[in-house]
Amino acid sequence: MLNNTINSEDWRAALDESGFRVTTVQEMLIDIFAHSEYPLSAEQAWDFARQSRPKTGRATVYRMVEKLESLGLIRRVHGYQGCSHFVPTLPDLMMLFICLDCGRADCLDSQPLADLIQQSEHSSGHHITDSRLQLFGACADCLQNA
Amino acid sequence: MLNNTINSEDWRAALDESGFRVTTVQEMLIDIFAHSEYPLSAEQAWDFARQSRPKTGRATVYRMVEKLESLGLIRRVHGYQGCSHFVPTLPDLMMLFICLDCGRADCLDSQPLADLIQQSEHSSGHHITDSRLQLFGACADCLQNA
DNA sequence: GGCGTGAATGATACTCAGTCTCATTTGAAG
DNA sequence: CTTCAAATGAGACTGAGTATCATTCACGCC
Repeated sequence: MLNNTINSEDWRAALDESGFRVTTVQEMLIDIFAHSEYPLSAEQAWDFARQSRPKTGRATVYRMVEKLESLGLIRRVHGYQGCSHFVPTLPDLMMLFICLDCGRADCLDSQPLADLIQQSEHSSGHHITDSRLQLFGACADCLQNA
Repeated sequence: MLNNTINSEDWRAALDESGFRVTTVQEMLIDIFAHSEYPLSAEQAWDFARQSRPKTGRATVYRMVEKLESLGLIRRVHGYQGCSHFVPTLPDLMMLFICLDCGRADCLDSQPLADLIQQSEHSSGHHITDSRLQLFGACADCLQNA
């Protein structure tokens, strides 16, 4: 991520608290997701996992992705072609920027969006419980190096 | 769609203009997408197509979805599980609401979002070229009937 | 109204991400 | 150390989406 750091210890603790056993395989997967600069698919995470631990099973990775997502620790990224990539969830993350050039993800301040959503709720009469805002374009770094 | 109507004639014209041959199969598929109240996957559209024309091929439907998407006439909906459903694109559509109860899609006024995006562009330094805002919750109708 | 041509189509084989199953392994608690 | 449920890995399976290719169709030309 461009603008933030993830503490994998926190993730470990979150898994622990939620009653799951935290294994060495899981710790490895936590590190992979927590430290990636780019949105990762389960398949990509599996590739990384097998680099340091060749016998890692595919199902294990998919199970872990599901677990991390259900705990809200990672979040699905909706790209142009598909939506099978994940990024670590930052506190109150609501706006996600994806650089179409270098692929990196960046999280932006979400308060204005929260306000906007509340406003829409009023004018439409719907009850809004969740939102996904994704922005696409060129990140500041890529603009500079162009 | 809850709040709008699509003119399938316009779609026909758009296909025509872009140099594609407009066949009867395509007209049928246009109608299917243009008049659906719900986001449709290619597979679902295929089912509908075969109801009125049993020999319709799967590849034909996928090709048409691709064509309609590339022309900007339909737009991918990003749901919780996947993103293989499509809705007709309305002029300047930027905010899409999906009812988690009945599944219908509704388009909301997008101007406030445009303002928000411009603001984010300034504060982050990124150049934003596209956006996807999706809201989830319960629509006004479902709230009333609950 | 018939042709001729290339684009569109349909049948089908294929791919590959993601799921399911089940026998084996692991690790926390006693 | 033993127990036992949870986690794992291997591999079969599924199904959405793609690729291929012979056939059909729509349109321009006569």
